Amino acid sequence: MARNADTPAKRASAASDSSASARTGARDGGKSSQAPKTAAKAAVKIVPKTTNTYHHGDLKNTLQAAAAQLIAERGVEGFSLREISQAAGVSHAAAYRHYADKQALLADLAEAGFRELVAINRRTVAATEGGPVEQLQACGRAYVRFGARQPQLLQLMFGSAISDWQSHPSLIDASSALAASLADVVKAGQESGELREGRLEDLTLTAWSLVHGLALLLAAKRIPNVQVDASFVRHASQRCVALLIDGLRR
Amino acid sequence: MARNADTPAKRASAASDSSASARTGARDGGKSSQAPKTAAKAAVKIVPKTTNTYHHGDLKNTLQAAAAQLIAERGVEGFSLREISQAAGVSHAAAYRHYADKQALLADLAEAGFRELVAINRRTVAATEGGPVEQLQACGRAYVRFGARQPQLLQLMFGSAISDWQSHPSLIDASSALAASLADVVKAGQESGELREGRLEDLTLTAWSLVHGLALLLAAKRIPNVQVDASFVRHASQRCVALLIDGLRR
DNA sequence: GTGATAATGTTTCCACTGTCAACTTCACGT
DNA sequence: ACGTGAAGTTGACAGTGGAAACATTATCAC
Repeated sequence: MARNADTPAKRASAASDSSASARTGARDGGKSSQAPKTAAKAAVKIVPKTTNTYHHGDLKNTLQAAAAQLIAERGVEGFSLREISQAAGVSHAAAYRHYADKQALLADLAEAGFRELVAINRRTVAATEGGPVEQLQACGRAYVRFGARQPQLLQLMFGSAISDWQSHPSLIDASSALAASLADVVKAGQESGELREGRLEDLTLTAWSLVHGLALLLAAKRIPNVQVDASFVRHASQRCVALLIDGLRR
Repeated sequence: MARNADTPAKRASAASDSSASARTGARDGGKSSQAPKTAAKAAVKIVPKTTNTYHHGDLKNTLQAAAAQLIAERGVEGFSLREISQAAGVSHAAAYRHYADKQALLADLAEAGFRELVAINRRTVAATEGGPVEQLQACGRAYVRFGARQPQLLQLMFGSAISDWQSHPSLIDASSALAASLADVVKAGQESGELREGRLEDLTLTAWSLVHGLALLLAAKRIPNVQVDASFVRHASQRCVALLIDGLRR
């Protein structure tokens, strides 16, 4: 925590007396000494604070990125609005200009996660040669891999951190879009005649449950005597999905 | 506020004098001194306070029950130590005589959940006539039903609310016991020759993933266009488990 | 250009939380 | 009888999410 001792800077009050002069004049290098090194190793997006102006310019995206990073590191429970505000170089109440409350920020992140999963699904289908069954397999493995790579995000999306979904309609949309995206893949398999008949929702729910459960068990690290590395993820998802396909085949 | 400076004796000696209420509360008339309304509508277990003595007598269990109830109602996020302390008719710091911190209480609840699931498993196996396959089916359905009945508890057990599992060894024990219990059922199926061969851990993980995923999808209410009632739970688990067995059969 | 105005940030406050330290009460073994 | 330690209380403290009032700026009519 000794790292970012970035002075909140009171940029406003610092120039309170000599207001007029500070505006357009060449902003000496002295002030820029507080170069936020948070952005140095971010590798995520743009956590930095662009300039030293009173208005941040891109605060919403910055908050989003900072929150995503913090959640990925320490989980949903271990982050606070105040901390990410400070990381963004902004006062602790600034976030309320962009999000109604903390839940809204979490909902935003979760929604992005759902949309990313949908995109992964689409890409996987498009990139997989072979029939619908191969596509279904690939999608299942991609789902598990997503969860293994971003366990905390998965917990946010399917956990109870967001208490009131009803008040975040676009989040519900994104979640439903994921379900629909999964159903599409199963549907293609049914239509090609390779998967058994039956209500599409039922088969989809089964397939979803399997990969979802595996992903969450991996994310929660609740499988005893196993260290979850990339190789294990690959093999476990492979085997589980293979079994699933066995059951789903006509 | 006249003479509240002293008020050393509250619970025991306050029977006669009605003063001495804390400066904070003061909104409810009865105050928690003698008639805790906590047990009024509990319907769960024993939230009451036995006597009016200074020492509660059974505080740990009372806290446990109160916390379990509160979590079942409002989820893991929405409960505080202070609230359950008040519900137990005890001051806000009393819990620290029985739990190192909030996490320890959560861990205790989660552990109880794991042990209950193991017990359910055992009972289900014992009560199910027919072969190991029927037992496996029954266990799978029982797992899903458990999750549907206590969604918040399931989230606690598999979510990220408990941050540091390493410091709660008995919790790890209980979690491992659940995994072992599941493996036992699968193993019986393999030994009877009804299930396919292969590494026991792999088959178990697949079966576990399926029922776990279904249970969590139900608990999180993330299945679109579906109202999760008992009938849906029954049918969905039936179908999913049937598909699983199809895949697991030799 | 010059203002009005809405958008964005900052301070300051509040209620509440988890946790600690010091104190009080009481049960129980000697 | 008594003193010791366990169980409970009070009162602090820092940190949290959030609201209100204020400050600064961008934007756009004029």
